[in-house]
Amino acid sequence: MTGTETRRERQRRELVAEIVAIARRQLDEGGRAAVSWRGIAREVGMNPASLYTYFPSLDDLFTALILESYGSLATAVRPSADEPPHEGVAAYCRAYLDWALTNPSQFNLIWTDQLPGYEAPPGGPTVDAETAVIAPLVEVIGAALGTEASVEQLGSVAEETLHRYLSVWGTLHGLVALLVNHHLPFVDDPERLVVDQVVRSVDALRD
Amino acid sequence: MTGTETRRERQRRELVAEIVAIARRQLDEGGRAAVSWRGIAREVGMNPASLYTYFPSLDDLFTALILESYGSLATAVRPSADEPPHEGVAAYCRAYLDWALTNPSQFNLIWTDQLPGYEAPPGGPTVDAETAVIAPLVEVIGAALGTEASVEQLGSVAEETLHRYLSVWGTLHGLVALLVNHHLPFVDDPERLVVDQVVRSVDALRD
DNA sequence: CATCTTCTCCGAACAGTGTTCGGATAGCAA
DNA sequence: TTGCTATCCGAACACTGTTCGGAGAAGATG
Repeated sequence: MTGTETRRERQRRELVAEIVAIARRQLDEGGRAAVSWRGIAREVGMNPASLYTYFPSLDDLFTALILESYGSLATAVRPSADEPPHEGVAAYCRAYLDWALTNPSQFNLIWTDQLPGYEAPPGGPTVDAETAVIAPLVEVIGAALGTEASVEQLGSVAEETLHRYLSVWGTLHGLVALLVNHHLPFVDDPERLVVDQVVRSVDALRD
Repeated sequence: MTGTETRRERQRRELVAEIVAIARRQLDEGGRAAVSWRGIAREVGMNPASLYTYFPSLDDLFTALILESYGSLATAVRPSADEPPHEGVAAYCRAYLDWALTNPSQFNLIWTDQLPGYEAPPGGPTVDAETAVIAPLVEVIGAALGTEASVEQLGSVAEETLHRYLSVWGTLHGLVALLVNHHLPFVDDPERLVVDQVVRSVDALRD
């Protein structure tokens, strides 16, 4: 019986979800600085000290927020089954860009370090979450090139091949990052810029 | 006579420079959260309230910091006269990457928005500072293609041409951003990754 | 049922932050 | 020397994250 859940366990699970949801809304509305321990406590109607029952510190709440954002992005870029395979790269680019423009604070939270010198633990959950975001991209690139690539194979492939796949991701990520952070205000059609140029960079991978 | 500078003016200029220098060191050592108004006041041996004589608020100190970082990067990527012209793109990539890896906090401060919804004023100094960083890149790309491009011409050129130049910047910026923020820990030689792939993306611009 | 343990929650407190205000003092121009 | 202004300080305000001790409820054990 896995369905046996005591009353306290259910309330705990619901409250944790509510705390994360409030924090995510605060993040979306006012950036990282707007996520406040005491502000969350006020919204859930509890004493600030009581929140330590659910998260050891504010940083732990942020890691939960990071993991949730990774999952949200991974879901957004997951290819739909009814999509034409040769449109895979373009579809991935559109999903990546749209998610970033819709959730700019989460985008920067995921990809930009806040503490200098911090490195994610090698076996940690953030690397898995990041892999879930990148794996679909590797597959659609492989499909576009007709080579059936997967993210696991990429670990034992020639360095040049790895670098070429990374350059595609770099092009996509770089353009999206510049767009999200308002460094290309003169671009009229961001989607066309990103899709066309990334598709072109994939085509350039053929020898 | 422009050299006439009263004693107060000199002290003010020196103190402003000292404040910015301390803030930059705090930023480099502990990230944005480590830049503290009261901490600066302690270091210069003054009351926190006295600093408001020199900066209206902490945000204004950060804009000064941003402008200084832009200038530092612009100086780093400025091509040296004795460099072979056909190596221009590679040299720019190396400078961009080295500066970013040496000053990760400043890199993220410049390129990543901290407040959602904030947009730089159109005629503001940050756009000029950003232009000073990008102009050399446009020139070395033009030199590599043999078309003598400049950043002023880029405003009135075909959209497709503009997008192709932006894709080069996007590739460079994206790879560097991923490297700076520890998202490519498995890459052995970051410099080769960045230089080779960006040079390849420039070569792919030829029809 | 009663007992015992663990979880939950609170109030108070501590150290820290950015910022404002009133007043004292020094530099500078008239 | 007389004014004006820039500078600087101390005190205060409204916040922040975090720790601690205690009170009470929930769950498990007898």
